[in-house]
Amino acid sequence: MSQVSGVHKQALWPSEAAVSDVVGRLIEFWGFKRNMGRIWAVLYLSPDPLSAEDLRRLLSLSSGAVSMTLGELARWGVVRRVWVQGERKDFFAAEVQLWRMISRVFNEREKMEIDTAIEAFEEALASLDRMKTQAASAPAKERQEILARVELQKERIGKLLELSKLGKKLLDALLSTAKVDAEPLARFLLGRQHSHPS
Amino acid sequence: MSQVSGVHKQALWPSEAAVSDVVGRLIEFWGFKRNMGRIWAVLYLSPDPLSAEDLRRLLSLSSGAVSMTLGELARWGVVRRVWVQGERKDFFAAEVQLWRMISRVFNEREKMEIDTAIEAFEEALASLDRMKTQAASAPAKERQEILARVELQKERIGKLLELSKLGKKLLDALLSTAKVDAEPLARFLLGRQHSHPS
DNA sequence: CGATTGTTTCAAAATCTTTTGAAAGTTATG
DNA sequence: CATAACTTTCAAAAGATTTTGAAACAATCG
Repeated sequence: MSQVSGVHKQALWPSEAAVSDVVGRLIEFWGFKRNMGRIWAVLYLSPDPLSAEDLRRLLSLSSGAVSMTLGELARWGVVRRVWVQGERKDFFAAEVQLWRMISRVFNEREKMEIDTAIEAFEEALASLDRMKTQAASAPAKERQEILARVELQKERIGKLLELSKLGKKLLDALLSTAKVDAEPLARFLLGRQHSHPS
Repeated sequence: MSQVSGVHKQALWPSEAAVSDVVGRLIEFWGFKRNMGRIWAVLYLSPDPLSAEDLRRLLSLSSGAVSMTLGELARWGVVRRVWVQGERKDFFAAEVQLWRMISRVFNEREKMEIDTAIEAFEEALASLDRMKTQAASAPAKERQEILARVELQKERIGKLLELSKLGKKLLDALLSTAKVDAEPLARFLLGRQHSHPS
């Protein structure tokens, strides 16, 4: 056994259990699997890298689940595989740079999601224009109604598009902030406080 | 039939189908049911309120599903029940103030989530302090190890706590912005652009 | 090379979520 | 107050996701 000794590795401390529980929930809330959060958290609080077997035992998971989850975490760049001197098995360590981690995930996932939405809204606007053309060849009474409806929808979809773009900007701001550090963001947020004496 | 006439109400236009589809996905991504998004979107694009029956037909859902989903949407304040002159059945209309809608949801949901997390992290820190006390009565060799581990965890959980608090601030900023309008936010985001000539 | 140890895969099982539709409940109206 | 018109509820069915564990695979060691 290469690990120093073993106050840990038998069972989780209360602090570890609690944190892996919350992180699991948070992460689930964010659309990942709960176990991804739990495993990451245990690694994050461990002084040295852990093996798949350690994790299996500490969290009572099946070996398969641990392997798959670690694979996913690695794909998200949130856990790293680590060599331990003279050990045969693989060991794993958590990415500890929280901010970098988050930005990586946001960049892949939320960005994609929002870009898809933006495209779809744009396409919907285009389809309304086609509708307008077609409306020309409809009986006058109906035409009125169609055109009014087209205008309403253009306006509302326009609003959705605008909002999505604002979201994208916010995301970009967070991401570029993240590349350096969280400070500008923090400054903006803190700046808001004093200007408003109750 | 009270509704004006009926270029709609038979089937969705392509623009409506597309938008309700994307919104459904987005909303699902944000942890709600897809049908909540689809129904809201159809209402949002409709010039006049629709009945549960209309929605059932337009989206091919069961009456039960429509009723429950409308109930949820109403609880989130995202859809309103509306009286239509001389109609017996209920009609529904979408909240069209996107920004208000979002802030309401964020305020209830994300805020709760983050507050729970913050409390849990704080409690975990407290539990580490208790651990430290207990460590006093351990054999010297183990004590060292425990204390080191406690310190490491305090630091890391501290980081998580800090991040959560930053998240809370960001959320608060978004929310208070939302109460008025999105402008300050937009200004901040746009402000970032010029200062950085490539 | 085997043999041993550890890792990945994947179909089946378990679990969790959503949807259905028929029955019970409500409310308006004659 | 009985009937008709809608709505809500809820247990069961369908559907989706996650987990399991045993078998296939890979790598290291003697």
